[in-house]
Amino acid sequence: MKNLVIVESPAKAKTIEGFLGKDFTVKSSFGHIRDLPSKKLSVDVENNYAPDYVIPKDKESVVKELIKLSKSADLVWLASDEDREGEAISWHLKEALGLKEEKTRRIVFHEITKSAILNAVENPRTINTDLVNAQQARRILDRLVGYELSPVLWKKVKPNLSAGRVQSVSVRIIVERERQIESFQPNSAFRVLAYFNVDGMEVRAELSKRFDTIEETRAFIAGCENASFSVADLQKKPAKRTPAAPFTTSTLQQEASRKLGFGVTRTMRVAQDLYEQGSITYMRTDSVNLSDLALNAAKDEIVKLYGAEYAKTRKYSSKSKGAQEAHEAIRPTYMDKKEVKGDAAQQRLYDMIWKRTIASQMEDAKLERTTVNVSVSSSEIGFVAQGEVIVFEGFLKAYLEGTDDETEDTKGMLPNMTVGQDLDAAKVEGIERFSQPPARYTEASLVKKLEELGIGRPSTYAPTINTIISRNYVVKEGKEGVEREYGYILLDSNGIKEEVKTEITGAEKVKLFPTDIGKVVTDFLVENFTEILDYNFTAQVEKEFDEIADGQKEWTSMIDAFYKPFHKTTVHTAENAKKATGERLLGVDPKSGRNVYSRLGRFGPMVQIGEAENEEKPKFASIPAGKRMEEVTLEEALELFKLPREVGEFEGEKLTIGIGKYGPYVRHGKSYVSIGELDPMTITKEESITLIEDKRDELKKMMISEFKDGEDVVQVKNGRYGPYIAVGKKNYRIPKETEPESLTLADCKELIAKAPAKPKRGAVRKKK
DNA sequence: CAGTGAGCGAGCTTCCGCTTGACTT
Repeated sequence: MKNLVIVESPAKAKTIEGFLGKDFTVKSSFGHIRDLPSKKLSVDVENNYAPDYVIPKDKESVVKELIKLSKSADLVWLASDEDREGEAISWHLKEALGLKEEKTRRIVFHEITKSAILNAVENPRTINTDLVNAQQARRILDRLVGYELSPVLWKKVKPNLSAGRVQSVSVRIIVERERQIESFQPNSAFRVLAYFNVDGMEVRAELSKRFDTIEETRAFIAGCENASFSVADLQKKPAKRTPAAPFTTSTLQQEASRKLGFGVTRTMRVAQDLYEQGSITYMRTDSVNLSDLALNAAKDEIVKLYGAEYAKTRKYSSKSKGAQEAHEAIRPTYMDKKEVKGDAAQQRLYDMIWKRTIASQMEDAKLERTTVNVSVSSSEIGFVAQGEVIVFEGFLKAYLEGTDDETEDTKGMLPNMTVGQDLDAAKVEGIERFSQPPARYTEASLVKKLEELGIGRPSTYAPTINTIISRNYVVKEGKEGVEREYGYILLDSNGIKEEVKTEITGAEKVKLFPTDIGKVVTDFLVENFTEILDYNFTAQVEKEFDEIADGQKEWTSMIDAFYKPFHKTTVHTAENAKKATGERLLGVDPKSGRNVYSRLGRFGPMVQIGEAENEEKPKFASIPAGKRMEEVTLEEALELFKLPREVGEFEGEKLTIGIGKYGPYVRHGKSYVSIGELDPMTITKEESITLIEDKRDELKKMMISEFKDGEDVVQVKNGRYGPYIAVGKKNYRIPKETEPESLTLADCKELIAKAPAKPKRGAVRKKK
């Protein structure tokens, strides 16, 4: 073998091999091949922050193979991405494979096209050490922050918690938004709308002023009863709309959320499938750039489908200077391929990517906006009607970007009108409208916010959200709204009618809410580690990483300047800060006269009667999930101390309701059943029995067949991962092609005998 | 699987960013 080329992704390796001919073997490193081990800090803070890199277990076989191949190659071409991380991957490869300088070439390309690859091979360079050092600084700063902050939380808040440059700011964003919503005081004002009949069309016009009070509104509408309306002014103005840029990871996640209802993890999973089948370009990118090849292909497609007047070649560039443009935007590999095979999710996502890319290369839409001012004889204030007509569709023929704003008015066409024309009002209505609190974040809108702040990377947006959810800092849930009254006045041919109507407000689809733990941790970190929780912290350190990459700054001195004061703060905080519990005094227990508190304990949110310092031991009770620690009242707290409570008997055994480690439960003899959404305070005997019977049914459904084998019981069961065989505490898999219902005892025993003797997962990890 | 919350102390937890499968029984 003459040449070994190493890229990051296996799908990319396959494509490139086709371009390079038989003298080249193309392999993939599967991303980073070395990292700091997770067990220890592995940064020598006494010795210029020397990192201790290791090859993780799951990369050992990759590295072994690459070493073997590189030994038999004349030249090794390191072709990882042209950004900070990519440069570091090349450097780690060179070190781990023991590559000699003279047989190593570093090449980069931004597009997976034959000419780009061949051009790269013609222009090799050496590894850029400054860029590598910028990556090391990034890696080590993140390790120092994460591994020194988290233990402070274990000590001051609760074990198993985590903190980091990206996740902690993400949680802060959610917490602060929730507090804005909690403290929001809505204002109300009265909108007045008039509906006119013009040539059989209804024209809706809004009064140019909103009234603060219902009295003013009432007076105005009363005046309209015998008034005449006429067109005072009419203006037409041309307007245009421009298509959105092609997709990046962030905008793809946002649009898939708005238009397809996908969560960010699902979007990335489906995009990965499309990438692996060769349908789209790489899905983790922050670039909006399209290759010349793609621009031309899009143009051809647009001319063919819509005509030449619809095509307009546009070059997009990223706003941020620091954008690491290692890839193209996300686009179809072949612009003339309008559909893909695959499941519905793949087809819908691909369709969206295709339309977005095509639209980005199309002409502006041309519109005509009409504004009509309507005067009222009874008032100085007039109405305004607005209409919008599309004169030339342009890119709208293919695609329109979605919007996060749910309240946007759609403007339609207006009939022809002339200045001075008298109008006939069918009705006039005054409606009380309330100002809206800021919107809670969805997964996708949080990604948008993080990207604006420059926090996180395309490859980490989805994992970051999963982290803050799995740490229980944030929950994804919906919320029911509450009824609210609003004033309403109607004037029509029957005269004036006034009423109080109701509407639902505050209802939410699935959104991100902070938990009590998320709030307590955020408050603690903001107070004690203000710098790191600052929204601009990442931007600040990114600037310094850029200076390291440009050779203007030495990486260890940058880390040192950060670490010295940071470390001092962690030590000081660990020694001096009070435990953060979010403690709140709820009132006094009327029975004992002792104080009642709500706070965060070692096992989560709880209520407490009495203080630990007193002679009499305090009493504790858990707050069930779904009830906010910050909202618990004295009455609710006292109720919680009534658990566990008996609700009756069933089959001769007591039914007891309690809250345990895994939430509220019904206990029946030795068996426990979770009570889920039901309220443990009010659940009845009948409901408890239903829960127990349901659980029995479910267990029955799980059981496919059962055999006696001497002492042992062999069961074929349906589990989370499909059917399996259970004997005692051990489980065995069933081959996919086997019908589990058809298994006999002999079949089961054969499968059990054939099962590979596997060491336990934990044991493997410990060996290292 | 279902009784904890103080403090003692064993040993454990933890970061971000680059990539995919392996595989849960």
